[in-house]
Amino acid sequence: MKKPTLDTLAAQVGVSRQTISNVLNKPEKVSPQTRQRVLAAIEAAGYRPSNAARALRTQRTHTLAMRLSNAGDGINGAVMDGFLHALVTAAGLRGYRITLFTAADDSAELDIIREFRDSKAIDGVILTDTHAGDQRPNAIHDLRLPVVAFGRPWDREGEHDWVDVDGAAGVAQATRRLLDDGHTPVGFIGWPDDTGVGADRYAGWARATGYSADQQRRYSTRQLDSPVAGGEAMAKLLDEGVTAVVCASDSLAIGAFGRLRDKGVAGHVVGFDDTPVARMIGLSSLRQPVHEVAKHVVETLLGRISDPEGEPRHILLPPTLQARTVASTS
Amino acid sequence: MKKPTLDTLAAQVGVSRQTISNVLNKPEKVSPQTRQRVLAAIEAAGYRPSNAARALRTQRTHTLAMRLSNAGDGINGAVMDGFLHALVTAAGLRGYRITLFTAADDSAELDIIREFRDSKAIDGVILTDTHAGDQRPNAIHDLRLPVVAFGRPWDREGEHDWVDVDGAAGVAQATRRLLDDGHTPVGFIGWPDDTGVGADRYAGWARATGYSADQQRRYSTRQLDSPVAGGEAMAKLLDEGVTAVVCASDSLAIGAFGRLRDKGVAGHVVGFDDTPVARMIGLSSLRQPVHEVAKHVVETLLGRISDPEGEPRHILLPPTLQARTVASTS
DNA sequence: TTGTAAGCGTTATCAT
DNA sequence: ATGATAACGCTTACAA
Repeated sequence: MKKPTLDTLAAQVGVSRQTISNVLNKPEKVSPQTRQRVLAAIEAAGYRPSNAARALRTQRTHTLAMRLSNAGDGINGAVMDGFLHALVTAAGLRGYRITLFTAADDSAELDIIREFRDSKAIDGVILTDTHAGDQRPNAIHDLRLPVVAFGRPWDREGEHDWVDVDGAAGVAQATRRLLDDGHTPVGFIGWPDDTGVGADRYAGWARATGYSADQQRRYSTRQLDSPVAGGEAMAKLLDEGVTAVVCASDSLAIGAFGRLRDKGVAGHVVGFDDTPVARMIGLSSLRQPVHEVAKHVVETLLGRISDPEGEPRHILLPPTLQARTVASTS
Repeated sequence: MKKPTLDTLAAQVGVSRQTISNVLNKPEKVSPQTRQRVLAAIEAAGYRPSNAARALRTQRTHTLAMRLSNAGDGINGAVMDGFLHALVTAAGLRGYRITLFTAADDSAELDIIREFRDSKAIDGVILTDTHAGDQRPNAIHDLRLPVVAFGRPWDREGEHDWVDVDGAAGVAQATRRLLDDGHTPVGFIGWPDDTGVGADRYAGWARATGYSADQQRRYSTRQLDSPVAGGEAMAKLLDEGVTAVVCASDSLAIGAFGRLRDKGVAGHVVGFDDTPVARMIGLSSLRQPVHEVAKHVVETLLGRISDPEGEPRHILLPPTLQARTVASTS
């Protein structure tokens, strides 16, 4: 009835415990016949190696840590939700587990990561919500702890690994789509953000439209991230003759969308992140390929764990446009 | 530069490694003076006990496992999102970590849990999304693995620990609130669910209104969980003279809310779960106290870990009504 | 109060 | 191809 161990199993089969360990870790070093015998015994006894013992011996925990970003304003959380699910699945496929932690700010996050490292609790770290001036990647790198970020470093070039979504490419794609559909001019509603995600998305619109500096000013606005702000922005752009816009977020897009409907204007709004809300109200939106991101994050991190000194990897993935039939005139 | 261990520290301080271990685990067994000396050395060296070694010795991992439920239809996911965050925080405060896994169905979940148990990877399990006929609690109990469920067992009485939200009480509260505000009759839009969550919420409405069986039929409907269905249900109830409704979900409520607005009727809709969408459009909703639930889940589970044979604990917490000023006529 | 010894369950190294 | 031996770093007796 008690848990079998290497020793008890070895006694039963009549081999040394080392042989059993070899069957599990280096099957080629053991003869096919005894391998069969051992495997059968393992199966019969339901034997599984002890995690703790293995970790103590190998100095590998097969565990990765990630901070659960500050809970649910929810609207953006949808992306992280999908990412987390994909991440856990991808890691699980490679025999790794994800343990979570929460932290009030970046410095608290670093404290926790340092403690994890010192107590040898994890093999690597996944970073999210990177921002300009982010100290974390370098700090963790200095701890000699493998790390990969979901998100580019927005100031200097990163000497650490990262995977990110190419917001500019996504916005450009959506913008071209609207132009091809005959909408003109195509506007943009973004954030007052000069360095990070917001600037990146704005750049995609500017590139795709090829508008002059003057046109860019007329056909775009920068707002705080809320539906109300999105609605006001849409009102302003309507005055400029803009009926089709790409937005930096679903939150803004929802407001713009509502304003269009209220005014009875036939236009088109594209949001960003393809949140549940967007799906629910039939809003077109740019979907981040969280599944792909998660796979690359895991592969990159495991690669870094097995080769701490290798060249840094940077991966940029395009979002995909979820085009929906929008009943913009109710 | 290398990681300090008990031995290296002991050598530095000039005591046996045992003394250091005692300082950490049974401080009262060591003299105040040497304790100070040791603590200073620990601080200076940045020493932390190795997780793996400690786990191997004590047979406790300080790790709890939870399945990340199948990703994001999103609308409901908001509750789980908040719960997960609160859970990780509550567990962290007690020195426990949460590791996640994903599974296609209940039986796959059990397989993974079994493997965790066999490899001594976890101390306990948190179960969510319990449903009628749920095999998991008993199965895990049979594995002699501490388990607590977020969600009642909906068929038989549970001999396992659980924490749940009292949906009936919440709906009753919201219903009384609408009645007090002068709305009459107050309707209910729920799910075709005879045994579980849906029936529970329905019961709260029936209790608070005191309607006859006939009235209950006229003033309530049961729909699949979608905004469209909610809108259709609202249309039907409007014909019966119902302008105020409580809904079993925000999803239904959003549809009902939209229908009210489209018809230009001044009424009131209350949803369930207080999702981001509800907050965004100004919809009143019943909020599950996920923070409290998480705290109780952790306390209960840790209690069960330290006392496997104790009496089963059942905790029921009321949701709170988030009343919002609804501009139901645009 | 402090030190000594044993063992938790593995895997790596070295012999056979 | 297989087996014996020695860690991995800690905690819980028990002895001094």
